[in-house]
Amino acid sequence: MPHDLKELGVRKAIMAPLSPTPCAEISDDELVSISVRDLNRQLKMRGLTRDQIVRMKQRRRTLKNRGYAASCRIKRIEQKDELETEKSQEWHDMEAMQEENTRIRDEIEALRSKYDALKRFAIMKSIPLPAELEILP
Amino acid sequence: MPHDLKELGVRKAIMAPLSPTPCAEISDDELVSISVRDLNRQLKMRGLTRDQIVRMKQRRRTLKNRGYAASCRIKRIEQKDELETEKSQEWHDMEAMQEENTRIRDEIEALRSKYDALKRFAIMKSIPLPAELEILP
DNA sequence: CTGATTAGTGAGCAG
DNA sequence: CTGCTCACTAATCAG
Repeated sequence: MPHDLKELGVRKAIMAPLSPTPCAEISDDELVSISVRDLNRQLKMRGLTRDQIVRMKQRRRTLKNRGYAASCRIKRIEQKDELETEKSQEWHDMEAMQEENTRIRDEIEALRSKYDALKRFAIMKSIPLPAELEILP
Repeated sequence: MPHDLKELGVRKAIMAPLSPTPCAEISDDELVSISVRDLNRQLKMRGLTRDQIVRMKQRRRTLKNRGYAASCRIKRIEQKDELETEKSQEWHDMEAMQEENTRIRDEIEALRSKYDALKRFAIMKSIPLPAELEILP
């Protein structure tokens, strides 16, 4: 059973900032969205130590991974929904075909009884039928 | 696409022990399998500080969680397999029904042409048919 | 490198 | 408390 009053999505809101020193100026949202090239430019522009740069890169990678994981989860439930939808569709098709099948069977039944009546009629009236018109059992 | 040469299962082998001080005597496997009651007995038997006990409890919970997560994943892929199997089964049923449908249609077709032949015969021989045996169009 | 997928981890719900 | 499921992280694979 799904959780009750947990609005879907990101846990970020209740998470501490990934880096205790987000370097100000650069939010997580920016960090994931700007290109590597631009990021490098920004990092050089401000004077950041090699260590800070490494940490920034890692923070970027982690944030990216967070997004990838989310996509992966979404994809999974979409695929599941797709399967269920297809199954349901097939079930409906099956039902329709079942109905048509029954309809056709009834049609055959009607033809057969008509045939039987004709057969009895022919026998009663002693009407000889050519072999290829012989009435089936 | 699934990963290449990664044997399924536990990453434990390459993981550092969950606790740096596994308290010796108690392996992870034991810790998850014994009951809470027995665990408490064991903890009291050896003289463990309150802090150690708390850590041990947490380690137990973590190990349990590891197992739950694994079950959860297995369950998910089983459900997916189940859906796919059902879908495939329905597809086969559908095909079989389709075939029978065609067979029945052919049967009707055969009956109809027989009927046509009879009709022509009746007309040719000028055999009057009772209304209820009138041959259908 | 980027993106996807996996096992493990903790939070939080349900029973 | 136990068990399950979610979002997240790190590792690892694929391209």
